[in-house]
Amino acid sequence: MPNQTPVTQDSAIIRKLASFGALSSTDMTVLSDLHQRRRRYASGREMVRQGHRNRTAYILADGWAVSYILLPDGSRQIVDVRIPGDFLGLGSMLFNKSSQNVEPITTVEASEIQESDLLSAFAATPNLGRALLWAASRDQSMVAGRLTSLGRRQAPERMVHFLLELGVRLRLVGLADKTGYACPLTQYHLADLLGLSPVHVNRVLRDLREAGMVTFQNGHVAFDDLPRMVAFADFDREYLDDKVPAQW
Amino acid sequence: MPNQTPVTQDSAIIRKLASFGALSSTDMTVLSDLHQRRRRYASGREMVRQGHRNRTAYILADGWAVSYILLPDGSRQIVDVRIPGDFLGLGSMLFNKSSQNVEPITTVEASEIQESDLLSAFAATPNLGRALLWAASRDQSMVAGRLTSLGRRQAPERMVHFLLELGVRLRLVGLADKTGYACPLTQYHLADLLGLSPVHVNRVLRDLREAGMVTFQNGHVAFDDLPRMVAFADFDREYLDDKVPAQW
DNA sequence: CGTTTTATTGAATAGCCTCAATATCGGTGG
DNA sequence: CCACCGATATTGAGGCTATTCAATAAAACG
Repeated sequence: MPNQTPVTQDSAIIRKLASFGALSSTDMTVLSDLHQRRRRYASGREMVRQGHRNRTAYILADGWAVSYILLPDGSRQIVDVRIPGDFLGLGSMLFNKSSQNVEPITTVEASEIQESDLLSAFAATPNLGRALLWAASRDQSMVAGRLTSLGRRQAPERMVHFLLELGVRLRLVGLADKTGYACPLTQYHLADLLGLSPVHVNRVLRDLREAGMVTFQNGHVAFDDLPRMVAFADFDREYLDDKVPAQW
Repeated sequence: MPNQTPVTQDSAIIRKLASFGALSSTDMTVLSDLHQRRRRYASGREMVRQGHRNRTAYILADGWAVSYILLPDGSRQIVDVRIPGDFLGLGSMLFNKSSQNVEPITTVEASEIQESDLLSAFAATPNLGRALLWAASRDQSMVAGRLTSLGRRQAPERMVHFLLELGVRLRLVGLADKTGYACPLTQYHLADLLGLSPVHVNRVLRDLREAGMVTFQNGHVAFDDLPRMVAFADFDREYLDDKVPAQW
């Protein structure tokens, strides 16, 4: 019965999918059933490992994780930040080996999903399959957006753009409002995410703070001047709002 | 009967999918049927436009295209190069609006696919749906790979890595061999693809050529020293080879 | 052939990085 | 409860990578 005070408790994915269209009660039931094998994962311990065979996926119920690619020189690129309501490791179901690592950055609560369960869920309600495919495509288009940021935006714009995008995603699951959100990412995470050095991340954040635009401090992101952020980073307000599943 | 001299003629997608596992004759028939509405598109004319409603996808039979995101300052980021055998605009089937543009860079032959046709194809042979999902995931993991390149590799490594990756993809459809491949991309395309300026692309290519590693000239990519390229760019030989659909 | 793309090279500059040092925070054990 | 220690954050200095501006050459195209 997902009806507790913290909105994140396993209903995150339901909330997310529902915000884009009606989920039938069947959809919700099937979705809840996927949440059987709920487990807890400690921060820092990889859940999915690059190059390893692993045919399970997860639904993130609580906590944050990052998926990343490791280069042999030791550097890494974080491909995506995963927040409550997101799927983890869907790719490893399709391939023999995962091409990315997934590591919790806080204590994480997630439900293990076996391929067979997912397939039968799809069979039970095609609508749900469509919704999940939509969510996956949305994730993909966000990665393309980040690629664009890395390729064609300067560090400060890149930073603001990311912080806004994350805000939109968090709002979908009730973890952010117009003033900002709690954020467990460190400056090192931001560096690996945005293709910068930690030192430069620090300077950029200081400049943005002093400019009165956005404050990233003490595990909290505060939008000091949202309109200016949007203009500065050229953030498409429709960015994710509009990515509603077709036909809904 | 796709059995002409140029291997690319509409059989590219069959060849690609088949190279990763047996396609039943039913699969092949259904796949061929999707190739009904074959059309020709002139280079430079957008096939899919960012922010536009468009519920059709395409299978690229012949020619090359790029999908890209346009920024308001006029710069652009090419997200992916699409070659024969690839799908185009799958994302626009799921969303109301496409988030990317697709533009042919040569004259292109492609088959229009309506959503309904695709769905019935999936219904007819689930195996095919799985194969296409696999192909889509493979594309996605390549974008993640490029993100990693932009974030964490220097321009020369980035360049070599991309040229190798493209070579692997082209080999799958018989358009490349160990010595290199024909490539209609300009240095401007490479710049928009790799997040560099055209000027720097030019210098990097010259350096690589003079170093005897790879020659990009006159619409042709020549691997002058493949082993050295692989080592230099730290290219994972299993990169795509290993991304075989699970259970095949 | 002229005209427009595409490629090429030089010079100066800007953005971001590395190295290095110090400060602060958060947790842990005595 | 405090001292300590590792992780995180902060700032300066100098250097390297890649950019912009600018000019010219060479192809591609109609």
